[in-house]
Amino acid sequence: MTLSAIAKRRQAQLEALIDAAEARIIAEGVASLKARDLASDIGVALGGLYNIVEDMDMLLLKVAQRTMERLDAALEAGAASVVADTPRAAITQLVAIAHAYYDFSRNNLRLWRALFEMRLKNPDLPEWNRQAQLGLFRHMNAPLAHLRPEADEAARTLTARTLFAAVHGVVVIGLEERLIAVPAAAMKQQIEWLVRAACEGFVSPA
Amino acid sequence: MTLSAIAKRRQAQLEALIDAAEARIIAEGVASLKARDLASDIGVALGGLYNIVEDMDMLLLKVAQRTMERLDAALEAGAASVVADTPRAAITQLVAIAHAYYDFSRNNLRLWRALFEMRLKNPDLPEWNRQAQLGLFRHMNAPLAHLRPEADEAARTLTARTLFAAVHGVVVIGLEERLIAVPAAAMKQQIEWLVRAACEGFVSPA
DNA sequence: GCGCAGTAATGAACATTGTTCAATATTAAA
DNA sequence: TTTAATATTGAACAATGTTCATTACTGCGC
Repeated sequence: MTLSAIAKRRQAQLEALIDAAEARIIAEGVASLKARDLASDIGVALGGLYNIVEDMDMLLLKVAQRTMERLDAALEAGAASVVADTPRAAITQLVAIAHAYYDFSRNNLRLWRALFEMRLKNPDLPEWNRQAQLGLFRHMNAPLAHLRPEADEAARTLTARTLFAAVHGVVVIGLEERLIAVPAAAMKQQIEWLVRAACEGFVSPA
Repeated sequence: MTLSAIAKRRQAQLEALIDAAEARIIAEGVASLKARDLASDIGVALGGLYNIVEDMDMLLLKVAQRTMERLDAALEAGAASVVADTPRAAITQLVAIAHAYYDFSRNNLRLWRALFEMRLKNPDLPEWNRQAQLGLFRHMNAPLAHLRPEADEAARTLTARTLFAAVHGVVVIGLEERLIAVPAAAMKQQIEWLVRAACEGFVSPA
């Protein structure tokens, strides 16, 4: 077997492992991921897992990376659904992004939750994970630049973070069915209200 | 020993146990709470823990209850620091409540995090815990009633939830030092901007 | 083809934890 | 003081991530 064939095999094993982990998270939530289950899922002995990933935390991080890539694409699509040629349209675009975030979370509930429920032994996230997280804010740059052309880069970044965080909070609490389940339509209304209200002050009076 | 003396002893043990758990959470975070450590902290055999609480989850819930009581008091104090006799003052009061939430979270970081990082085996929260969580929203009722006297109870409750959730999200992301640490002053500014912007639309134009 | 060096896979063993429960100790009442 | 009820103990168990000595395999030089 050539060297690259070995590497390919490893890659295939890794992908099978991530697939299996995703499937189990979707089916039962991240808390019930078991090393032994995964090993049996992909037809490998228990110890073999540690030839594919260094430990369970790394596997969770790889699953998270995939989820964030899909989330990123969803936010991109949300942004692309609106042409932001005026300040008001920029706000509508921000609403679309926020709605895309909510929809993604609702439709990928367990994978999305896994992003936050990971309790890693080592609290320092690898750089690629940090970058993926920070990258999620970038979709708001363009509309915010329309809305606040006078603000510098740092101010816009901070605004983007705060707006994203606010929407995130509403989504988190809204999908926390342990308290009160709010219907999706009401959630979307609330999100739209929040984003519009937050941005209203940026648009110069007509 | 009389019956009430026995009950008192149990109560004292329970309080010592909760104290010990709090201290360990403050010192090392909720993830490193160990049954054996706690048993030794309060001078009881390992198995003795299960005469005091039914399991670790229940202990965590009791710690959470205490934390929520203190948070509730902090929000109350924040609200009381402003007299809301006008709509504008009502907004200022909401800002004070939001700032109180941020300050509490920052000053009780690990206990506050423990509220969300608890991963209970049984996902159904006991009723007293649900009530404590829902009760946190009540501080916003009075100022929101000032701002939206026309809205009915349900609408106000939903607004309160959304506003609280938005602030919560900003605080969560802001205190997540795994990404970028935002200075406290900037955080407070962002929170104030968010709350004021969200409420601006409610106050009738002068 | 054949044997060999190096690599990969295996699964038994280990470490850590929460939880249980039979055995022991304690205590209040008679 | 005896006794029955209760409380406490800690050894044992179960679940789970991780390690590592052993085994199996695989490509390469002869």
